[in-house]
Amino acid sequence: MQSRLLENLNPEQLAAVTLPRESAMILAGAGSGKTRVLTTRIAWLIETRQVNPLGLLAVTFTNKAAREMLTRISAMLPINTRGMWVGTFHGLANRLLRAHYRDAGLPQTFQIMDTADQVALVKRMLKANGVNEEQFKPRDTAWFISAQKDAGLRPSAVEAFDDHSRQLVDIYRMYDAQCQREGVTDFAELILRSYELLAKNEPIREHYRARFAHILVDEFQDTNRLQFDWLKLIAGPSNAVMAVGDDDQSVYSFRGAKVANMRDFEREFNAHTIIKLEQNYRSQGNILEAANVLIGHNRQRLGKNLWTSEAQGEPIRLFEAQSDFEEAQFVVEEVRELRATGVPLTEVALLYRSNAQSRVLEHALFSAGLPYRVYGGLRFFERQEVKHALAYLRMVANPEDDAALLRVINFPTRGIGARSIEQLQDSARASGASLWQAACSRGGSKASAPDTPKKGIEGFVLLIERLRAECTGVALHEMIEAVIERSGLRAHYEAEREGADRLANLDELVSAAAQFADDPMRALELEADPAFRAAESGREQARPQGREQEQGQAQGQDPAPASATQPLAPPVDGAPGTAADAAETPADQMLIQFLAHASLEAGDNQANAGDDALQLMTVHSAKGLEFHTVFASGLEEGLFPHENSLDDAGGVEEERRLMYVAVTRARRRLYLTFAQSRMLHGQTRYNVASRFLREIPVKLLKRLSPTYDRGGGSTTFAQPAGASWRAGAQAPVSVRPAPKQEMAGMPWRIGQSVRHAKFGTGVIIDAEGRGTEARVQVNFGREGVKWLALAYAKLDAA
DNA sequence: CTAGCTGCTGTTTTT
DNA sequence: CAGCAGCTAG
Repeated sequence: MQSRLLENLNPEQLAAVTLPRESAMILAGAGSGKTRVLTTRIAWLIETRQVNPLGLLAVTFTNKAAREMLTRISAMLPINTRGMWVGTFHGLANRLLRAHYRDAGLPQTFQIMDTADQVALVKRMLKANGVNEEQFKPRDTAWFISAQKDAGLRPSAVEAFDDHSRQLVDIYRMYDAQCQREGVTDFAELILRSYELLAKNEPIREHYRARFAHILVDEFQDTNRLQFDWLKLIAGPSNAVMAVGDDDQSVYSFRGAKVANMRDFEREFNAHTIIKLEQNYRSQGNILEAANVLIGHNRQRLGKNLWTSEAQGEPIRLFEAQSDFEEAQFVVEEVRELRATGVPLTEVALLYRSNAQSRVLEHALFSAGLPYRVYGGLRFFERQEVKHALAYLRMVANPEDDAALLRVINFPTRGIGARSIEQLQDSARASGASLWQAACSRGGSKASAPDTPKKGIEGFVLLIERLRAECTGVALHEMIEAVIERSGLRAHYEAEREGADRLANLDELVSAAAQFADDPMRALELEADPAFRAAESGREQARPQGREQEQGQAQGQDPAPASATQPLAPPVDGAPGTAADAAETPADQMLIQFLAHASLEAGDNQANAGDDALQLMTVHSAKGLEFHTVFASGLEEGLFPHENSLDDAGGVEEERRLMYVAVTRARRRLYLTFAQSRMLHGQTRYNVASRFLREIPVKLLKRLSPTYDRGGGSTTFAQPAGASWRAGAQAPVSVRPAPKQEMAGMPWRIGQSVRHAKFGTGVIIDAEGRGTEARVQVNFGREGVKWLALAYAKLDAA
C-alpha cells in the first residue's frame, strides 16, 4: 500500500521517512522540512503497523516542539496521542521517575526546582556552611553543579585538581544530600536520576527497551553528554534511534550541548545510514547563498550545502547607522514601508544577539506607534506572586520542602524575622530534620487553641496544617483558591498599590489549574499508560491494578537498601507522619502533576498570537522559526560575535552558527544592520562592523544609505582585496568632512572610522593632546584597542 | 521589620 | 542604564 503520507516528499525525505528499523542520522539543514520528516516517519511507522503508538519514544528539547509534533501526528492519523511518549527529555524523565519513584529513591511527592530555586538553595547552603560568597558565587556554583550532572558526573566522579574545585565538589555533595532531604530535584537531576534508575534496575530497563522499538530525537546537535548516554541506555543494543539534527545550528554549547555527539552517534549507536536533507524550502537564493558562504568559514562541520529551487530574490540589504538610535530609526522606517506593502507585522522579525539591545528598538517602535512583541523575559510560572502561591501548594504536597517553606514563611509578613528563621535553621540542622519539623516542634502545633489567630512560627504552622486539611480531597483549583485566600496573598496584593496585575495572575493561576485538571490528555497521561502497571508489577508482583492501592507501602520506609544499591540516592529518611510520601487520592496526584507541570513548562513567553505585531527576540529564541522579513541588528564586533565568546575555543564558530541561524530565518527579505556607536551599560561604545558582514559576498548585498543623512562621516570595513560593497552600490560617500570640532590640532573625532596600514579599520574611541602630542585611541575590533600617536601613525579616513 | 539607599555587575536559554 | 543584593536607618 502506498500511503498518502508519503506524497510530496523529496527523495531524501522519503528515504528518511521509510528507513528500515535501524539507527540513522538525518542531517537536516535549516528549512529542509525536518519536523515534517520526523512526524511523517512516526505516522508512517504507525500506519504501516510497524509499531504501535505506545511503542515509540520521541524526544525534543522544548515543550513547544513536543506539542507541535503531537499536533501534526494527530492531523495525519486518526489516533489518540494520549499516552504516547512524545515529550522533552525532562518531561519524559519526570514521567519515568514518577512511575518508579521508589526505585529511584525519591518521595512520591518530589518537586522540581527551576533555576532560580536551585540558585536559592545553593545560596542557602553556602551561607549555612560559612563559605566565602566572594569565592563561591551561588549562581556560578549552581552552574557548576548542573554542568557536572549534565556530564553525568556525581560528586564522587568529579575530578578535582585544586583546592577550589575540591571545595566545589564538596558543595556539590552537600547540595545533593540537601535535595534528597527535602525531596526536591533540579532539571539535570531528572535526567541523571532516571539514567541511574535504568542503569541499575535491570527489569525496568528491559521493560522500556522491550517497549520502545523506535526512538526519535529532534535537534540532536543540542544534546549534552548525559542525554546522549540516556538515549543510549534506553535504546540498548537493538532499538532503532533516528537522530535528526544540524551541526550548523548548534548554538547551545554554553549550556552543555555537544555537537560532537553527532559524530559519536554513528559509532556508538551503530548507525550506518546518514541522510542529508539539503533542499531548502524556506529562503530565496541570495539569502541561502549568503548563509552557505558564511557557514563555510567554519572548520568544524559535518559538511552540507543547502540549495533551493527558488529564484535569487531580493538582494540582502545592508545598513550602517551612526548610532544604535539611528539603527532603530531605520528599522522603523523600513517596517512602515513593509507594512504599507501588505506584509503582516507578525511576519517581520527583529533579531539581536543579546536582550539588552531590545531597549532602543522598543523605544523607537513605541514612539512610532508600531505594535511589537518582545519574546523572552519572565514567564507566567516565574512571576513572584505565582511562585508564592505555588510554594504554599508545595507545602501542602510536601512540607519537608525547605525552599518552599522559606519562600512563604514570612510572606505575607507574619512577624517572622531573619533571626527566628536562623534559629529554625539551626535547630533543624542540629537534629537533621527539615525546617518544617523544626517549626512544628517549636510552634507546638498540637496544643493550639483553635481560632486564636496566631502570629509567628506557630501561626505559620497552623496555617499550613489548616491548608493541608482543607485541601484534602478537593479539586485542584479549589486548593489554589484556598491557598490564595488563607495565606493572605490576596489580601496582601489587594492592599498593594500596584497589586492589580498580580491579583490577575493569581486568578489566572486558578483558571490554569482548572484547565489543567480538565485536560484529559494530561490528567490521564499516567493512568492511561499500561507500561506503568506492567513495569511496576514487574517489581512488585500481583499488585492490584489501581494505583490508589499504593498507600500501604507509601507510608513505609523505602525497602531498597539504599546504601548498597543506590550510593547516590541516600534513603528517604522517613520522617514518618509528615506525609511526604502520601499522595493518595486522585486530587493529590493531580496536585503533584500540576506542580511538575509548572516547573517543566514555565509558560509561554510568546503572547497571544493573532495580534499584528512585530516580533522582537534574540537570535537564540528565533531558532526554529521563520519570517517573511528578518532584521538582524547590532552586527558589530564585540556584540555579534560577542566579545565574551572570543576567548574560548570554538567560540567564534558558535557565534558564526548563530549568525547562520539568524540569516536562515528569512524567507524573502533580509536586513543586516550595524551601528558605529552604541549605548552599553550606560556608556557609549564605538564598534567596528562584524566580521560576519565581511564574510558575505558583496554581490549579494545592497547597501542602503540613510535618507536623513546628517552629514556625518561614514565608515566602512575592510573587504578583502577587491571591491568593498560600497563600491558596487551607491555613489561613494564623500570623504569625511574637515574636522569641525572644538580642539584645533586634533584632526579626528571620537566615533570616526579610520584605517591603519597594519591594524585595518577601526573606530576612534578616545582622543587627547594636540599637535605633536596628539594621540587617539582606536578600537580595531579583532586587532584590539590601541593608542596611536598621530605624529607617527598614519591614519586615513575610512 | 521594612523602606530606602548605595554599590556592583552586567551573553545567549530550556527544562 | 537598570536591576538586584545587601546594608543602614527608622
